[in-house]
Amino acid sequence: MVKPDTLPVKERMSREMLLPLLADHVLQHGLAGVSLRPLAKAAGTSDRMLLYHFGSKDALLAELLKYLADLYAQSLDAVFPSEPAASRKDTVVQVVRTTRTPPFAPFMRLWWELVAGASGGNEHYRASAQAMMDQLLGWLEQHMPIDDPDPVGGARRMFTIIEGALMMDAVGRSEIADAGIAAGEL
Amino acid sequence: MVKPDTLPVKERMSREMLLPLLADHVLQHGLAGVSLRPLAKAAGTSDRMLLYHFGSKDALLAELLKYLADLYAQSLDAVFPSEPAASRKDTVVQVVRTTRTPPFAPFMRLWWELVAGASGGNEHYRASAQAMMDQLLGWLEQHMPIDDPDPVGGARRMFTIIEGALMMDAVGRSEIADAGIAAGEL
DNA sequence: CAGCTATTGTAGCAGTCGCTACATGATGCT
DNA sequence: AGCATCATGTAGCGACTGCTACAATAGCTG
Repeated sequence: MVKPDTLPVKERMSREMLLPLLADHVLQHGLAGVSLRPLAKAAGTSDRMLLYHFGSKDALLAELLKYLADLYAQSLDAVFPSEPAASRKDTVVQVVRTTRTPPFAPFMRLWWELVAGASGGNEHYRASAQAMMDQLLGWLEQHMPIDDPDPVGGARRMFTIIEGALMMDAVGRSEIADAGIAAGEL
Repeated sequence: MVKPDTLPVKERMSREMLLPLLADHVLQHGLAGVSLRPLAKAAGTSDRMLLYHFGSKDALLAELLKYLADLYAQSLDAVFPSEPAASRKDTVVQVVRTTRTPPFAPFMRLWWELVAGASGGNEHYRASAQAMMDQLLGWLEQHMPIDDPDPVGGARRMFTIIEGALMMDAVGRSEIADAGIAAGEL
């Protein structure tokens, strides 16, 4: 349909043009019950063509998860500020507050679907979840307070607390995490 | 259609006899893609009868989730010791270590499916997840070190860290949580 | 025993699933 | 121009989904 160009491999072009549309659909409708026909419709094509381009639903999902992990990595620096924070607690509070805003809701839903899939043994889900996790942990390490006595361990401490807080947001018990963060230093 | 009752109602009996078998199947095979016919087979009956007893798949799942939350509550005291721990960190390490053992794996998988479902807006999932959460938090509060300066806030702090650690277990990054817990006091 | 209601089996409906066979159009190379 | 490869549409397969219509049984009450 859309004329690519004369140079690089048409097949790959098509995949790369489809992935953002597929990712949009997955972010809006979730990953759990996704099926080819609605997915194709959202991308303006047919299930027939999705299988033609990706080979199988499994392969499509694997590629899509990689794409989503990359997408997440790219958006991290755009969303979070670049200067180091004043304290561990300030950083944690800021990250949690940002992640709670509505634009993040689809990403968080996807995140927990990845965790559930990983917990159930799905390797693609696990790999994608690990990629996203490492991304955020890396960001934390690079934005620790400059005078922090243990930046590596501290980042991991903060990361653990952040993930716990996000889980409680997911089930509607944010106040438990807020109290936990507020209770003493980190 | 279904007669209200006249006596101790056979209908209820049947449901209560089915629920443990259904719960077993869900713990073994996950909650995400569960369907009536395999579920019925695991319980030694037919999809026809599951719908007869529960009315609809949705109603069955709602009841099953309640049952699972109760099951979890009952097993908590059996699994964890009853005497207060020496320190916050000791308790956290002990809970995390216990929850990492293989017998807990099916429950953890179910747990993350509940979180994912809750994050996606499923009220039944959210309610069941909250019930389980409150159970563990209650246990923590009752088993704080006797000299703890802030038992309520401390329990929430510990709970947040525990849940973060369990998430990292799910995606195969336990060492991050371990380092986070080890880095300083809680 | 008759009659009623609770329970259960059989069969099937309409829909969706991932996937494929086949044919056709489009494109590019020689 | 002729041919070959790529791209795409149509149609459908067999399996599975939740659910239901219908009929037969089982067990109790009168």
